[in-house]
Amino acid sequence: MKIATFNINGVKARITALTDWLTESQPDVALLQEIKSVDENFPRELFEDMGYNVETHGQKGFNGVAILSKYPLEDVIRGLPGGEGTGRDGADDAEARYIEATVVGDRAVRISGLYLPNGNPAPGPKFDYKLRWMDRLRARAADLLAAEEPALLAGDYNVIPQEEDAARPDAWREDALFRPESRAAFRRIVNLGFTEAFRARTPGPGHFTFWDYQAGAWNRNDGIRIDHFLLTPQCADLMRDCWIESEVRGREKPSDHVPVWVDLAV
DNA sequence: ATGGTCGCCGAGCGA
Repeated sequence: MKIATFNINGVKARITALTDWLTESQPDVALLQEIKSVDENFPRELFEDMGYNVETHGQKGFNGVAILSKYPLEDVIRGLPGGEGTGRDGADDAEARYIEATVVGDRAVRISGLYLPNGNPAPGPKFDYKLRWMDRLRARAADLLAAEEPALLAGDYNVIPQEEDAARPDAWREDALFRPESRAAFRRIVNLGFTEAFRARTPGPGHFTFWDYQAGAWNRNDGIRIDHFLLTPQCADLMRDCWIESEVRGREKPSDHVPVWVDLAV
């Protein structure tokens, strides 16, 4: 089972790039972030016609997450548990940044797609919100670990874990994506007992998942690695591979992020 | 040093 995470930066603007990618790369499951669409306007029929089951958790203008799956999806949760605001459809999150479901293949895998708050400018209220959101994510991650079943949490974490995950770490030193508090909060989640899938397979610098639209970042390979997969031990046992599909960034009308993949022996 | 780019929508905000 091949599972990808992809921050698409607007589903409407990415129809061609997204359907081309799905056709060529054939993920069994795609976790999408920043759909920037309400559920009613998400082009679900387009993906259903390609053989995907579709679950969305959208909002107007910003954020929004979705799951496309060739296998059935069950027990969908919209919104990160423990939220501070009142979202739509009973979700307790004012911002649509989290969706979770069980993929029913030969074996069930619990999957979470997340779009973690950016947190800039830092310090400030947006940074505080990011750190509180990460606390809540840690609580949910701990619950998933306790189930002792194959589960993963994937998406745009908006965290650069290490120096080697930025082409120019000094340029990010004061940024919410690289501040010590953000990196520590990320480590606190990983250190509960998760496997950070990409780093379990590929050490060393020069591996990025995001290149800014500005200042020719892609052409200069001035990137950062902020899209991650965290696997429970039972899920890590199943991992065959994990890779970044960086060439997608060089295509027509691309997102500023690229897909990251895991292949599970399921 | 500044602005440099996108996408949401149709003015700025968020990234």
